[in-house]
Amino acid sequence: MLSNSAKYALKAVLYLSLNSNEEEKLMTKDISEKINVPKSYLAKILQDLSRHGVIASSKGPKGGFYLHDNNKKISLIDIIEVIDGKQRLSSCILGFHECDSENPCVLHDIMGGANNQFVKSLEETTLEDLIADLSEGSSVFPVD
Amino acid sequence: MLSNSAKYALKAVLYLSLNSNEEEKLMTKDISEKINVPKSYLAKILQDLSRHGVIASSKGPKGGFYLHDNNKKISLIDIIEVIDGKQRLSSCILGFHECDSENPCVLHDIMGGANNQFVKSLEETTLEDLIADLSEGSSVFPVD
DNA sequence: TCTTAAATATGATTTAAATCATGTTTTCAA
DNA sequence: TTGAAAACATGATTTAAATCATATTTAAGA
Ligand code: FES
Ligand code: FES
Repeated sequence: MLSNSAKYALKAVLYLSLNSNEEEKLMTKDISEKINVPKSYLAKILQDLSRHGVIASSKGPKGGFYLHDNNKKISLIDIIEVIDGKQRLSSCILGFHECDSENPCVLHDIMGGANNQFVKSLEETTLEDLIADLSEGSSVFPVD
Repeated sequence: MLSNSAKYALKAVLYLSLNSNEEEKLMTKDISEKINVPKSYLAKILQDLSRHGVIASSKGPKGGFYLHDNNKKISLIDIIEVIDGKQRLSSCILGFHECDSENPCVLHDIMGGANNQFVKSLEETTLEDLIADLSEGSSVFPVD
């Protein structure tokens, strides 16, 4: 469904959204230790996200990764698509085409359209929304 | 979510349930062509399923794979677990532990518990149920 | 200006999944 | 009783994802 890389990206961006801003940037090393993802692997992912404008970065001493406020208005699907592309998420669970309620495979009903539903939620949910959930304590941010 | 192998297994067993019985066994080659899965890869999967009693087989000329009636009463999860094991399906989408509504990760709500729901459906749905769906024409059996 | 700390770019290595290949055993039928 | 047709068992190869490593660029600060 989601690649490992995409999961890592979500965790990293979420961590950034909670712990960084223009004045307090974070280095790859710090993030990787906190969210428990191999450092140089995460580096590659962060650079990808940065190149696509999903997160911000600056080089040199005192540099690092951080989020602008408008970065927090981004929806989750945008993070995922940078890493996994558009195809992966919307494909049928039996993998024969795009998941499509008009032309459901034999497992589609069992999924209860969960596939489509999930994608829709990813489109509609922003980082800010998640942050709100977390501060309400209604969910937990996993690091392991 | 599901491995490729598990998808192949589902397709193959479903194909068997529609096209085989004690008198009409099917060879790997025939199945693989019909459901569009590499022959020797599928062979390995079918042998796995057979060894675990999910499907039946007989060797030699006129041999092949087939399903007994009671094989059709098996639930989908049993097919999947032979191939993927028990862990994979029930793990959190962020992959940090078992998906658990009592201890939801930050994406769990967005999933709408779809993870758990899906597993539950797989436990409750038998091959016979799928066959019924297909004959009603309410869903389609994908081969590509 | 020079050193150093950071991201960036690029490519190599490792690992696991998917796929291929081939010899062995069983059983049918002539 | 024997040849061929099938599953069965095992291992090799390929491929893609995950991971590691390292040289380059940029910018802060002494
Ligand atoms: S069409 Fe297969 S899961 Fe939707
Ligand atoms: S706990 Fe993460 S998806 Fe359920």
